[in-house]
Amino acid sequence: METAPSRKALTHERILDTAARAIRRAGFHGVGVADIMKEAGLTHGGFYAHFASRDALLAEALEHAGQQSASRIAKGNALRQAHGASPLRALVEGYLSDRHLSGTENGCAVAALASEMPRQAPEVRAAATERVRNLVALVQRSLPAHAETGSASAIASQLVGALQLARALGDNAEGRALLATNRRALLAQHDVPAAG
Amino acid sequence: METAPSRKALTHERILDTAARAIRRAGFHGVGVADIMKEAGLTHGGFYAHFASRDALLAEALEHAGQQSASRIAKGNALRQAHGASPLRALVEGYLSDRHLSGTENGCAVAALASEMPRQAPEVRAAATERVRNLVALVQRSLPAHAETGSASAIASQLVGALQLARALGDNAEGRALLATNRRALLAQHDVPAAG
DNA sequence: TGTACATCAGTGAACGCGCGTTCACTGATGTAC
DNA sequence: TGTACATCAGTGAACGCGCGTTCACTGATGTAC
Repeated sequence: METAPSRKALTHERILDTAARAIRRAGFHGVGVADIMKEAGLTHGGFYAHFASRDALLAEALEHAGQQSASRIAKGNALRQAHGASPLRALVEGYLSDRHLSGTENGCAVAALASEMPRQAPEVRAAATERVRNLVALVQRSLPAHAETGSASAIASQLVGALQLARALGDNAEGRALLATNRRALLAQHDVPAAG
Repeated sequence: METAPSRKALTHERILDTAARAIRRAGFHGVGVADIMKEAGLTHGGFYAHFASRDALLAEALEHAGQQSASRIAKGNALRQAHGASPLRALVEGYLSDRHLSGTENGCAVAALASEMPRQAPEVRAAATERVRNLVALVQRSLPAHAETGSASAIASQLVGALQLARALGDNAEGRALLATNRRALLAQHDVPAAG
């Protein structure tokens, strides 16, 4: 029997949701416990009834962010494929879109946090490793069955790198141009041209 | 007339050198003013005789790190080309080497810091943008003159992304495998096969 | 259905600590004569 | 060459502040009878 979520479970989820967005927006170091609790509409004192420590929250929030973003990507892919794009084209055009360039807060957690990942506490690192594996697996599922072994991790690397370089250049013409170049390169290399 | 560097200028350089390594190792947020001064053999009080603020140091240190790493890359490239590698092969094999995987502290500043760059103060952001441009230009110089426009930023994206994903996976078999896959993919796509 | 009590989620003040920054001082370096 | 003084790089104590964490308490929810 499915029991209704308790009041506490709902609050827990709300904190996680807030934190998952906050870490992508501001980085692991960029937000404090009090910030997140306030943004979730609570006072900071109650935090430790929900999480053992700040790091425990970061680990849970990272996983949550990854799931959020994966389902967002899946939704975008479905829409693009309904308009005739191949699975890979749908992924590339969604991931390297101008929307994703500016939407760090709701976007891919790996792209938002990659260079900070190796410096986190063990529990956060473990969650990070898992996020990277999941991203590669997601790319793998967009490839045709006959694709070369390893294509998925090469493509995932380029996707993540391109988004990060574009964001470092800025949400402007220069950043968008780098994204567009990467879209073209990836599609020319791996995708069958769209039917004319 | 070239004047000898003053005592103060030498100290300034030593602080910068220390900071350039520290930010790559620990991230922009990962080291404090006192840490860096101590590592440079000084007390923290003297810091503000050298830099207007912590952010001013970060900006200068980022530029310094980029130059350090660029000259390191150039040296490695020269060595590999002396052994018969093409410029691009030399770059790819050096950048995506196991050595670079574990040597964050002395490696590419963009790979070490990319996802933190968009969140920095304006003066640091400006230095970061410049670092990305320089990296793309460095890749460009490794490509044959007839290379397609935009190849450089696509390759730079993959290099940076691959190194970051590998580091997130860890300095272990899994991380090294991702690097190896990316080396193979890049060389298969852009390089003439090595003469048998 | 109504009352009495136990449980428990969330509050808000307080803690110790480390950070970036300031500043009065010291001791070494270098210049003037 | 030697002495007297000015300059200046670096010292170390102190500051205000925000952080992660703790805890005694409150008020709402839910259970027992």
